[in-house]
Amino acid sequence: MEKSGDWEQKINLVNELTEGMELAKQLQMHLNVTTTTTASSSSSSSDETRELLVLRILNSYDKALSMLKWNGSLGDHQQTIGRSESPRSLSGSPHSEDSDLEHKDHEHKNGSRKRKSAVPRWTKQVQICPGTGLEGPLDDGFSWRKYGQKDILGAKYPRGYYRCTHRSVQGCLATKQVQRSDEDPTIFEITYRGRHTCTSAAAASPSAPPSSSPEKKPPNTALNSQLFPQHQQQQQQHPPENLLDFQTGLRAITSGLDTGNQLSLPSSYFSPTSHVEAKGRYIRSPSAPDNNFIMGGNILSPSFMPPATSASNYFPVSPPHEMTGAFGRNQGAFQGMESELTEIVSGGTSATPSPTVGLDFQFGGSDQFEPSFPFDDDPGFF
DNA sequence: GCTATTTGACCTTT
DNA sequence: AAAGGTCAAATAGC
Repeated sequence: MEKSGDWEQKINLVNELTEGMELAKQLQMHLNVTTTTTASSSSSSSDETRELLVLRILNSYDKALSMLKWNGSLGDHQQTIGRSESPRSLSGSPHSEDSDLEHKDHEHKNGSRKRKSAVPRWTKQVQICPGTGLEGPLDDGFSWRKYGQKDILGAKYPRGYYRCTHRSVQGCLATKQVQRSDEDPTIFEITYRGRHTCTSAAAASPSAPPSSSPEKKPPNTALNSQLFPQHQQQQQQHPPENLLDFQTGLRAITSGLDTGNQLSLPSSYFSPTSHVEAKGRYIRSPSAPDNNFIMGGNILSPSFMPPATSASNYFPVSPPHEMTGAFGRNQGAFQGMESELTEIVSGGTSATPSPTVGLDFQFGGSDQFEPSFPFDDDPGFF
């Protein structure tokens, strides 16, 4: 099995990892410097630098992971993270694009191949702190349109179904389900499926401050309306504040991952920019504008990109692959960094991180990459 | 008038 | 057969 090519791969892998380590060190230095020195100084520039470093690190690890995956086990390891508590079927419906493909894939193709572009799926639990006043959270920086709601057996609260606003226009297949925990009403379990292929996502990046994205304010968030009908309006009105609140008062717990990885919820999760759009589908949503994120959506979070630089800078918006790879698999690989990310997110202090981690990968034909993702899409493999 | 939300029915998956 | 997921018409709010 070891061919010269493999050897080269290994070398490349080592190089990537080494580079990642170096970058991490640099980042560490930057962090130390900034913390020790007065923040007042050139914080902005350092922030940028840090973010850039983070991106590079992530990218480096991403490459390494990709290599590993390609190299070795293409088929071997998959993760089963996604299905957390709900074993149900994420099946789709007649139109369900994602489920359709994937399911068939893994079901029919049996073990010989991996699922193709299975739709990544992962669940996050978001806890809302009542005291913060923000209760209807759930803005993750993307534009979502609610397309359904259903009472779930055994669940006290109904589950809401959302899909990317740009689905019709750009074919973005990202969807998410929001389920309020019956045990703890302050916790929402959000299951994301599919990645965002829409381009406007960048705008949605959490980093986008309210002021910067005055373009349009989300009329309302379906989630909010549904989950917190009373807060509906409040949210729309205070997008900015929400953001802050999120950072301080909310905490997200990624649970879908069986691996136990905990991801921090990107602040984007609640980003003010996101909003749900309804009925957009057949209506052409020309303006769809908003925010969507780039694909990453699915991934863990919408944004890992530096605020200053839009996602597009880092990843080509159109081709998912690129991004996909980039941070896609975050978790597994970056566990070490996890803590940092988590802090960032939960702490919400530093520059809004915009984790774009998720870039999923779904490239069309290669699915081999999903492995490290938190979501799993298909259980079928194991 | 337009857009978003709600809700019942239908379809798919388990 | 049951439950979940999606569609699509109706309704409400802006």
